[in-house]
Amino acid sequence: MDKLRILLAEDHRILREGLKRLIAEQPNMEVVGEADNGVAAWQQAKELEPDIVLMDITMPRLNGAEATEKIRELCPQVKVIALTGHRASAYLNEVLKAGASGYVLKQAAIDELIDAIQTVAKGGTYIDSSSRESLVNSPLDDRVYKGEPQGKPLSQREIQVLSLVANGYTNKEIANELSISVKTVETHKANSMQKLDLKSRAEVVDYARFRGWT
Amino acid sequence: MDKLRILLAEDHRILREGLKRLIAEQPNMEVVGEADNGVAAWQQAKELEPDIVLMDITMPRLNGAEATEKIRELCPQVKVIALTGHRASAYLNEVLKAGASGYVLKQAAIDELIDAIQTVAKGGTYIDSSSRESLVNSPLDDRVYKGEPQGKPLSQREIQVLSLVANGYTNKEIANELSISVKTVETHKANSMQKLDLKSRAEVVDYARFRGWT
DNA sequence: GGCGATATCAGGGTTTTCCCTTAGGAATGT
DNA sequence: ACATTCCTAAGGGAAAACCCTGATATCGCC
Repeated sequence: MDKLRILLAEDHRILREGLKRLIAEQPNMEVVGEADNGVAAWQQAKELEPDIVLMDITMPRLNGAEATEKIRELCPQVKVIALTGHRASAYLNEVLKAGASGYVLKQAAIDELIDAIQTVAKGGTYIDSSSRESLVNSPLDDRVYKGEPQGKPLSQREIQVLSLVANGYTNKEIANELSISVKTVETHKANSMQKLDLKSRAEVVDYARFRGWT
Repeated sequence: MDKLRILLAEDHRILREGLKRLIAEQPNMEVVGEADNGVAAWQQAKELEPDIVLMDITMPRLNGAEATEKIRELCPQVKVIALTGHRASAYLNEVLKAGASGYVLKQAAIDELIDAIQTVAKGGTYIDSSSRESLVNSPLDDRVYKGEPQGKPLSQREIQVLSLVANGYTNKEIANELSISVKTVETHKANSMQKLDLKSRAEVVDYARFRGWT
């Protein structure tokens, strides 16, 4: 029986080494490569063609979503599982759109991670339970709180931008992060603020806290 | 020969489990307890009286610095090593002031962590090399060379201003709020950011969360 | 096909922030 | 008395954000 071949993309070496031990304990899994930045991640993926890439979302050089997209493009048979410490992350949609097959929190139990790997290896999709929750509760879902007169729902992109604004990122930083122009960031920011009737950056921060984006 | 008894305080379960494996590989170390938040950390420390606490500085309920302070107060013989992914020396000063004996980055190699544990267990202090660098390179701190405490505490006014900045208020709003000029706000903001080695608004937000200002 | 929503980007003018330096008065410490 | 720190404030130029309008392409949908 062949072992599942796994590539670790994670810039924190200590966590990476720990993951290696954890995966080594599984009878049907092995770590075949490691990368400590986004560029190395897709290069390794191309070279090694692993079954699964365990990808930290926040990494130097190229973020997890971009690296995922690149990997899906270069070698579609390689599945990507995103790993993050942020609960209800605004990046969930981004990584799913980028082609990730799994989304696991660092707070999760090992079994959940192992589960995710098994599920994805079989061709399935694994989304962390608390993040699933956050997807359902997102303004995307127009059946939530239908009694309330609150305005139009935010688009995914708007949520991303607004959440980054709330976390103190400048327009320029957001533009780089999402690989779009500053002008587009301004538009998304203005539109989402108008939709939510938020009049200042402080109100954005407040709203973000309320929504659990922090 | 007795093994070094280690308590893991880390909210990311996956990293915690990984650390457990890594430490188990060392012949003279063992993990005697775990905590996934700051309050549990000092409670466990008090109950188990480990030799070393490996403490993530970003944790729920009570941050790493506060938990460290509490532990040092309750059981002074227990040494604390801070573990973090942040390079900013603001955190370093904070945890050292709180009584930590070590500071290790998650980006570091395992050997460095093991080194840190050994060194601290022998009564020494271990500071991550790149963080040491950042302290030495700080133009403010000529005291580092003299071995004096390097913490540049913020003044009350600076804390006020920086906290408002972190909460999304503009300079103008802060000026109105505190009945001072925008120029004064700019000065306080710049001075406090320099003291803490914070380079962007996002880092300010991050630090504010770390300090519980949010 | 047309409609609406989304996502992207631009121009142009105004306001604000950022970054640098300088500086005075008050309180505190040696 | 002198040094240091704190709070206050300002000038000036560069950069960025803010605010308006308008534009194009895509996609799902009736």
